[in-house]
Amino acid sequence: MEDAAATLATELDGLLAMARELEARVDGDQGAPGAARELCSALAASVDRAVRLAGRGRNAGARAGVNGQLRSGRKAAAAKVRTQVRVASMQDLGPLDDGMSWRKYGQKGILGATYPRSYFRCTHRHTQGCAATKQVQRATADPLLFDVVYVGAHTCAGAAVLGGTEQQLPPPAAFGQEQQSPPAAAPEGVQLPAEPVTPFSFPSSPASSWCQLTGSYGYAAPGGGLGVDMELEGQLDELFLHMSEFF
DNA sequence: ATCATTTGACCCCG
DNA sequence: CGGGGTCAAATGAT
Repeated sequence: MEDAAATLATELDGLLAMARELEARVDGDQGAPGAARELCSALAASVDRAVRLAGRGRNAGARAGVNGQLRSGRKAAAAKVRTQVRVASMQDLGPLDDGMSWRKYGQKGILGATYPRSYFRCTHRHTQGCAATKQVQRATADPLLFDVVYVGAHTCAGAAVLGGTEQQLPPPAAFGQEQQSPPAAAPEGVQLPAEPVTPFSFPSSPASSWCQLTGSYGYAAPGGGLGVDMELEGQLDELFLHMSEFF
């Protein structure tokens, strides 16, 4: 049990470090979009692992909400990590990849949403039993804002390097310019329907791309109708707080 | 030929 | 009953 705790601590430590770095980069210098994105991806992966690890032990995950909502029982299953990724232009869409291959297995239109939601699974699900899934959807009122939701944990090789003593980021992460190079290609295949949104011609202030971890109260659904279904994020936030307090 | 994406149908849960 | 998620067959790309 202590081993798990130690691993968790390591993960969270690295996570915190990355978060700090990311924040510093985004807040201070916007001249490193790729690095920021990479960091964001790594952060997401780490969060995934951390949450899963925490979920195993009924010490960090089992907690009541601030409102006293006890839902730790047997509801704990797959960790959901919601990540919002904003891209500058849909033509310069970078590869959203946390280090693993995704295979699209479905796409459905969501009520109230203008854009369909895409469902992805790990390519090695039948090969290595990787139960990781991912959902990508564009924001209703923002075609350049991608809402990515990671569900589950990776079991396939190359996804995570759980050492326990040595904390290192997965090198197989090929960032920068992968995924072929067909002009105008969505990160994961989320295409936008007939949307007359193509006025991209910013002078010389390409905000590039920047990631943002949605803690819990960072994004309010505009226009009303956006289903904000995030139960675990509260626990995640609390986890963060506890960790910060603990360390 | 093999593999990934596409697209509609099916199923499950609220 | 409906929305959301997954499956599975067909189709396209490599």
